[in-house]
Amino acid sequence: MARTQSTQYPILGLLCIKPLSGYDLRAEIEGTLNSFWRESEGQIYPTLRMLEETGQIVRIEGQRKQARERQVYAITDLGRQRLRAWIAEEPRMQSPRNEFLLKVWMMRHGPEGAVLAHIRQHRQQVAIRMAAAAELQTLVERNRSFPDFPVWQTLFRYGALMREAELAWCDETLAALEPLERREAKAATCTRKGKKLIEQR
Amino acid sequence: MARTQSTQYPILGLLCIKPLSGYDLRAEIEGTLNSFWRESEGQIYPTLRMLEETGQIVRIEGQRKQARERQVYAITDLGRQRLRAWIAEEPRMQSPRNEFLLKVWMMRHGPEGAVLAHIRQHRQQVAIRMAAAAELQTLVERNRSFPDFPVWQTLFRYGALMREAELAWCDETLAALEPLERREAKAATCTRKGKKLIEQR
DNA sequence: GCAGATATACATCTTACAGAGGTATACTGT
DNA sequence: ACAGTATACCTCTGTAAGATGTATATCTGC
Repeated sequence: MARTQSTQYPILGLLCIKPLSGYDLRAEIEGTLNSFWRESEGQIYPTLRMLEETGQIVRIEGQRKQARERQVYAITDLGRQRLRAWIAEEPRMQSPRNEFLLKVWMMRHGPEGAVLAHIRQHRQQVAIRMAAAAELQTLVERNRSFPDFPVWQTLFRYGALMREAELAWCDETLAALEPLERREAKAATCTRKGKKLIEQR
Repeated sequence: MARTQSTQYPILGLLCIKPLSGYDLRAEIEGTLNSFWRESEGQIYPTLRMLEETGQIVRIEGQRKQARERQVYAITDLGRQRLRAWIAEEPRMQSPRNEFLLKVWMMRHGPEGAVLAHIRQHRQQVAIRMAAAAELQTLVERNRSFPDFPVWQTLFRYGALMREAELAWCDETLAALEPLERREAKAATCTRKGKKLIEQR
């Protein structure tokens, strides 16, 4: 997903709602897009400058003369147009880099029980996120009348479905692998005296 | 996930199974880790050099004297040790950058029906991957006796659960948003003659 | 047996961007 | 008045993704 400057799109999307400063944008991305989009601190300011130079946003407050003045940006018609065009393009998928599953895949090369511990830990984190999301959802319920409300609902639902599946997998997998790893460990200790069976490959 | 050189770990993991060349590694990552790990073409060779310099792998074929000779690498004890230590560390999560959900989130700023089309397209792709995974799984079933077989099973199961959830979400969401977008479009065309209601914000 | 096409194997270069740090201003207690 | 801390904004640097380049091996038809 390099070479695409995908940072610009969440910025344009948020500026469609209302004018914001770089700092606000950072906070909004962190707060509302968090579950499916994370932005790097250092990418927002360069991107704002690029968007301003290409006329997709304008600075409506702050002259950049005195230092550290609050700079507020608003989207232009061109920006809205570009965003619209981008939305119509087919979305590209992030190339997966799932360390958790990679460690599961090579669990036999790690220390005894380490990966099972990761799975238990993962289960717990997912459960925590699940509770947090449910709480946030009840907060958002108050804005039922917002035109974007139905879309927000579907996004909550997406998170809920994924987390449910994740939890189910953790439970299944622990049930399947826990007895197995115990048995293997026993077998290994039994044979280690003789031939180091566990090192064979 | 920068600054971590995470590319080294799938390489070490694969070399635990058997010695391979850079080209082989690329093919193996593409073929077997594909569903949760993707590696960039240009990252494998620099990483191999780094691993060789730090003594985690050794070249067992190919002298790098004559050009374009096949270079085969094997893991060393140090490499195995490092991998083991890494597996024990808590896995870090990839920061999400889901263009698909981002477009869903801002669907009202895109052209009429564009995002619904993306959702239908997504549904179809997931269904295709689902069928492909099922086929691959029947192939792997033949290696029931492999020590890694139970782990492979859980990884297949992970993919299956996620894809099921994904499909369910697509169906739900299409059912929820299709009638809505149609109604809004009608309302918009009705009022556009008067006040451009759709532009209000 | 060789000319051209294609696949394989390896390498480099450019650019996006994550992470961390830095600086200036505003506020707050003493 | 002054130190300490929080806020708002901005910069720098290393890592790695992805594109692209190039050399060698293998195949194909004539």
